[in-house]
Amino acid sequence: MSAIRLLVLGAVRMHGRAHGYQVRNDLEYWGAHEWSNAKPGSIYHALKQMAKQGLLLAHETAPSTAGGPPRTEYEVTEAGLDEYRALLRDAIRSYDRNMDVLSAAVGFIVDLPREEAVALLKERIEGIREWRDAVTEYYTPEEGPESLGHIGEIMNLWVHSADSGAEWTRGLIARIEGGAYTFAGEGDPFVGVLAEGEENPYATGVPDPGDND
Amino acid sequence: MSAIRLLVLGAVRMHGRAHGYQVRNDLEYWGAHEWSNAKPGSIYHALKQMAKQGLLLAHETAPSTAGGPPRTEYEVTEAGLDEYRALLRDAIRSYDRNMDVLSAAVGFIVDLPREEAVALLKERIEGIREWRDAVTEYYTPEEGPESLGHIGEIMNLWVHSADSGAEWTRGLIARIEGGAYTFAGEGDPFVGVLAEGEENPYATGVPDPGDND
DNA sequence: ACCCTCGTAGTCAAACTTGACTAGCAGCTC
DNA sequence: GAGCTGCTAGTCAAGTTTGACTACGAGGGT
Repeated sequence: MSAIRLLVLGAVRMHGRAHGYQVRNDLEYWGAHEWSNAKPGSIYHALKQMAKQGLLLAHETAPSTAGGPPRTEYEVTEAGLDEYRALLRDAIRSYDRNMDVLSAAVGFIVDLPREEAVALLKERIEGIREWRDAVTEYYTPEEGPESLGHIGEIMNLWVHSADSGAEWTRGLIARIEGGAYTFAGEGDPFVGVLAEGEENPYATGVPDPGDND
Repeated sequence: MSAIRLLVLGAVRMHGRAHGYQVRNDLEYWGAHEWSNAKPGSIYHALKQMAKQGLLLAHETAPSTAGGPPRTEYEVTEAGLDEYRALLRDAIRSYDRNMDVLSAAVGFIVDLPREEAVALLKERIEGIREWRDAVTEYYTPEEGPESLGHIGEIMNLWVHSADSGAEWTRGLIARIEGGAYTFAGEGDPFVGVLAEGEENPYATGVPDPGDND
């Protein structure tokens, strides 16, 4: 599963009501185009698809107030909210070798109660441990790891990266348990969206982090 | 770019001439279905697509010798070999936040001369360093990193993972420079494909590494 | 008045991916 | 010798992703 649905649902929800271009701008503001497949086509596709599936409610709105073609505004439905929370919990809990889903989830993690966030992150660590054990066993033939030749380096890479992921997760748990950030029900939430008309401070004029996909 | 083209080209090349099912088996043998999108549909699609583009030559072959429908065998063309080498070099050299392309490339790295492998890996480290610098600067606003709130954790995750990737790369360079593995032009290469009729020792009966994508 | 550029908002075809499905043959059992 | 299972080999429709493209209007210059 890609991160696009979680990102789009989360962005629309933070606005209450948003059109595609606004979502697109938020995601750029968050740098999501750097670490996920948040491109215009994907965003508009996800909006339409989720509207068709009843996760979003589409309002055909009047022509833009700021030039350009008319735009459609979306709102998250009850079902959409359920889906959002399910995706969010799942993204935090389960170890996926692609970091985009996790990155998106970290962006929304404060939407959960602090205790739940910590619990999910601990589940994550446990999942990494299980995955690591299974992989090392799977890739350790009877004749010893040498019989794999350089292929063993692939396993080495995964295990290295799993360990690194676990370490980062432990660090995050420590910071959250230490009182960092403002979680659900703890007062004014951190606002990470661009208001109508507000300009994106990261949009341009900044050295490009070298997109070498 | 996904890893599928590199994987398929590499697998066909190792056989000299292979049909889709053979490629599919090799990729399972390598565990590629665990860490890349190497599913039947993708493999057959890639084969057809690359045949259409002249990277592979398709032979319409007689019905299978072992039951089942007739099969098409493929061979890598000159252009396909160029493409293979370009993909391989690029995958080793450039830092991509998805590990599947790199994993595939590690599987084929011994296809290059030892010196070139090391040189490409050093380029990779340099690329990681540049990417890291750009990202940390991009995500360090004037008001200090605290103004990002929990969003800063996303950057933290990337940087952590970049550092881990660099560390793994340095380790691999050290092992290669220390004489590990057999590279191009150094004698009998390591053979990592299944011959016709050979059974896949990892195919079944092994604990599944828990696919929680 | 006219043109040019820039930002806004979104569409589209082509390519790729996914997961379920089909169909043929071998060997076994009953 | 009929039916069943399991392996071989691949197809297909539905969904997703990509990157290039379109169209509209504001504002500035001339």
